[in-house]
Amino acid sequence: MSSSQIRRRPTIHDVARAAGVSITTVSHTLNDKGVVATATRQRVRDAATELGYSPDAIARGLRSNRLGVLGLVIRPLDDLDSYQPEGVDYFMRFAGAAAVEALDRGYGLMLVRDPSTPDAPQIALALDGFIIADPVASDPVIALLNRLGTPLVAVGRDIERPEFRDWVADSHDIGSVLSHVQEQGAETVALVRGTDANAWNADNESEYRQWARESNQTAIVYSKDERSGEAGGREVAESMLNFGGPLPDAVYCLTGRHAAGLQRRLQKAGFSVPDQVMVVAGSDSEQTRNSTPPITSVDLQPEASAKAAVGFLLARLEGNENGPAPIVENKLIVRGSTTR
Amino acid sequence: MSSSQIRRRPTIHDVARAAGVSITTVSHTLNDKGVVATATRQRVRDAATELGYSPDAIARGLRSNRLGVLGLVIRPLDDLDSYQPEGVDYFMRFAGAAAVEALDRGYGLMLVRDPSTPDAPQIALALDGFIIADPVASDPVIALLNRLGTPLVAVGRDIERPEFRDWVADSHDIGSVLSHVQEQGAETVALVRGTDANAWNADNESEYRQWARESNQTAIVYSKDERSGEAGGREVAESMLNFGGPLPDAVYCLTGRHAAGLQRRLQKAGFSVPDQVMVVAGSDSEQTRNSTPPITSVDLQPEASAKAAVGFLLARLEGNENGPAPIVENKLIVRGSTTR
DNA sequence: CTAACTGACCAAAACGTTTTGGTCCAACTC
DNA sequence: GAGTTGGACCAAAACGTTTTGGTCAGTTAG
Repeated sequence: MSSSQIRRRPTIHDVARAAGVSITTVSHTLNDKGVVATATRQRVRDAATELGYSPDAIARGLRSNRLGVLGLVIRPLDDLDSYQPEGVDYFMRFAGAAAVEALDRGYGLMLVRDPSTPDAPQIALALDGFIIADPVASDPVIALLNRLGTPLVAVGRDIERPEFRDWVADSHDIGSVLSHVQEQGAETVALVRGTDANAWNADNESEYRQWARESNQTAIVYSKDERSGEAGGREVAESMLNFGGPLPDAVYCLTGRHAAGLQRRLQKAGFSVPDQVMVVAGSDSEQTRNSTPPITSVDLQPEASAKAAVGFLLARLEGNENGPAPIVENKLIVRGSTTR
Repeated sequence: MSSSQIRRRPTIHDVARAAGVSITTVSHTLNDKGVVATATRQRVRDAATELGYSPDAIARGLRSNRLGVLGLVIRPLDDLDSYQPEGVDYFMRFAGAAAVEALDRGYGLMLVRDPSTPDAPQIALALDGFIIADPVASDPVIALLNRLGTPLVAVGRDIERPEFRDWVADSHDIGSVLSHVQEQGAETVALVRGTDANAWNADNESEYRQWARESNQTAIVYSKDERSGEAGGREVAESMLNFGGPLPDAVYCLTGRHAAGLQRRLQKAGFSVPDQVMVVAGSDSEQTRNSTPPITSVDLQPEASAKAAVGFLLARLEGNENGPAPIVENKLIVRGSTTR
């Protein structure tokens, strides 16, 4: 206990001395690089384990420009002034799964905020690669990283950057949602989208409009700020009620919180779900699972997306440029809000 | 666009050349270290911004043994089998809040797995400090880090390591829970605890028993495996019903999932909550928020704990050894399950 | 007038690796 | 037997900083 309390980690020099070779030989042995005689190799290995040597990641990073850490930028979280993820479990699940997957593949994962801002930690620029979840239009983070030559992979596309291809897509077949409610007897379906300028909103709206055209429906689209949460859903419901005409047979809200608020408000106005109006959410969350009745939702499978994004990025980092961008299959979870 | 696509980041040498000084002077200027003439200082600053220079965190880390990154080890997550994120949002919120707080203070935060295992990323050993959330008894991670001399801070104590003091506590004043239900008219209160041998269960039980003694109640304690979830709560409710005697006026379940299952079962048996029996949870969660009626719970404030842990660790890192371990005040969130 | 100090600056060492460009010797090739 | 090959190893450079230990004027103290 009293002996040199702060004991230096053994370095490659210590191993070299112990094995009676040069540090070059140690490095080559441990990295399977050069040609080293089998006996020597063994001697070095023994010395290394004996001393409890493990290479210093920083020194290695300096020399070989490879830190072993990935950066994760969750774009919607850059905006939130007060970080209140309560009920927004998509990103937390994504981050957790990404961290675990990175760890399983021998990398660390660092959550960083927009590294293009000056107060971002310096280390961000030294990371091996980045995952950008839900990039905004013409995302400056993508621009910065491209300029630096840092490999990156997005989850969801940058709608203003069509030439950028390295993004993990989800199957987002709104078709399965719409055909499900049709099967259950709904004819007119309204869409409630968010206001962020991202692919999620844009693509869902355009696919919805196409579906409406094809099935001879009038498209009904409401836009409401994602951050408004359940209150926002309530307000949309009130617009629908005030509109005077008949309610649509089903309402498809892209966020779970809008869906929950909207459903509750419609019920309060005397409409029964799912008999008079069905409700579907485009993103499963705490609110959809726990509403009464529980709300049918699309499970975006954050764990699968995270895994795919990490794998895709690492493939790039480790040289196999060839892999195509992965597509994660969404899954429709049918619940009481749409089953008559 | 066609010009040298991969352009090297400017180094301290480039700045020195541009300003016509030595790299020493640049370093001193940028770190406010040595004595540099005001004019020179300005010239260096200008050159640095002109070139868009920012120091390489890795090189700096190598030289000064300070990476600017904190490690976060969430112990329950090391055990992947029991990693059930759905409905367990405490740790994800904790991790997110810790990352944001670290970023706000100029550090990065890396989520790592048990760094004492051989497959952990090397970089883990180079981090500046660690936060260990919910250490296990005699935690080997704490042992390893202490051996390496790496500063660390825990959230929750290591029950087998009484001499270890650097942990963030929560106020866990079960008293406020009990006096709240008393104010609402409850006289007899039962406790439902978990079976894990940790401080959380042990401390709550002993405080509950003391309260029972002081208010002349018979202590009623049920133990149920934490992992049994809502089903476990249901089973506890059934034991209560089968017992034959009158139900307690209130039931305090330490986990939110037990509380939700128990409440639902009691309601199904015809008891009204809160009029005939109140339900309280010791840990707020998705289930407590979304039960009908919503269940009064103790909010463990993961955001506040994370902030406290980061602050505590940084105080240690930056030299002010003096600070006492912080205590995070829990907050009782009163909901329908206890308001008559 | 000399010694000591101070302000302004710099060259070089150090941090712990990986990689480059060797040397040396034994074993082949012609 | 001269030339070539290749196995086994190593010294030194390089990565981009921070820090140490200077030098060199100019100024002040004795």
